[in-house]
Amino acid sequence: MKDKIRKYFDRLVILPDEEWREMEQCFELIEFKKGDILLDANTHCNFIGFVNNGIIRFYEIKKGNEKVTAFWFPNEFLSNYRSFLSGEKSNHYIEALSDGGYWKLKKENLFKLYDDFPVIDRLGRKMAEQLYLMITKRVDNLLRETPEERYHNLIDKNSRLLQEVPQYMIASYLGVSAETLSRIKKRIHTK
Amino acid sequence: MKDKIRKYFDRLVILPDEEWREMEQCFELIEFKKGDILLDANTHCNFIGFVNNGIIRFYEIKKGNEKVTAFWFPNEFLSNYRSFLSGEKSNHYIEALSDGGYWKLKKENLFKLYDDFPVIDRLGRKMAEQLYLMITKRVDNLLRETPEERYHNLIDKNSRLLQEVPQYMIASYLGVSAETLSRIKKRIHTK
DNA sequence: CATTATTCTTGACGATGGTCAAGAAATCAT
DNA sequence: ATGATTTCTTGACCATCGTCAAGAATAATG
Repeated sequence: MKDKIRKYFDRLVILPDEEWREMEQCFELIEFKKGDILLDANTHCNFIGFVNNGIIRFYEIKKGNEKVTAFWFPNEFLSNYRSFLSGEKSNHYIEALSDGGYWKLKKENLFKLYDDFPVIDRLGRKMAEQLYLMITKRVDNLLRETPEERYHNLIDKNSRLLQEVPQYMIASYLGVSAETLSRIKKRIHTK
Repeated sequence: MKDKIRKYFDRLVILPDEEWREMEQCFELIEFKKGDILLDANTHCNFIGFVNNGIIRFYEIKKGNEKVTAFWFPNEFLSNYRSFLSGEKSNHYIEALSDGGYWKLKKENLFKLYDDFPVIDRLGRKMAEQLYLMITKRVDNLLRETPEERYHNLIDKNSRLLQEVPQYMIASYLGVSAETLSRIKKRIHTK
């Protein structure tokens, strides 16, 4: 069951069996239903997780409407990593868009693992580095491409999103209004 | 001379003297003149650095004009960290906006230090985490605030920038054209 | 199947900011 | 100081996108 987590980690460091056994015990499967709030706004995020199954979104409410920052699918890292690191409260909600489950690792346990096992500390470095790379790519995407280019990128890389997530959430994720996304689609299909 | 680097590190981990002595030796002071290119575009960034003195900018050329991504001042971290981590070529230039110098630590040396000293591996984690936090703040700033709000933030936090950097570079950093920044200033001052 | 709720599309309009162009102001070099 | 270069300002115009509103299409519920 937890094999996929280990696979994720194995791409980052060589994690010996002993360390993995220690680590493995700290993961707890949390099951959720569509619509469940996995992390409330105004809360400190004290865990990281890995999606086992289901779709999850990460969003905030700004001036009355929702701004979607991320979607998460199986085998992806799940957290408000910013709140996790800084200790500040999250502005964002984490919400299940379908039934599913995720593997939860609490901050206190991870920090204990960091202290006890240098290789896990290194794993933490690698994770932070990966997340840094991911966010820089996202920034590039948002700042240097037009909404239409962003839409093309999205359907190339993640067609599942389009099938399983309401379009207005995708619009928000792309940084445009629902109406604009609708017009973008029209523009593309009449070409 | 290198004390400020250690101070920077001391805020992240407790770095014993022995480790610091090893690390210290790896830093080399690179002096530069205004206009010098410290990292060329289309190059892999194989170092991190800390500004000793001077002002530096980080920018790319997109469709013929410059997009400024960051400015760096003394005691700040200096790198194309994305290229550094991913091994990909940088799209960005690092350019000196004044005479000055920075402490350079080569990737190969840092990686050796990571392997030899767990506490430095942890320091690497902390650095990656800090940089992650910085970039998320920057993204928030760019995506969720108006250009005028961004300008206000900037003059509050970094008045030195306004005094020492041409306005068109600041405009680019704020994500607007030079003309728009000029109009923003006018709007503010006639209030 | 019928009803209700949700999501998507389309049009009209306005606000914002980009581009182009020209001139003013400031800075730099000889 | 003076001429040259760089930087900043201002106006005119245009393109893009957001908002509001109304209706169409789709999905959910009993």
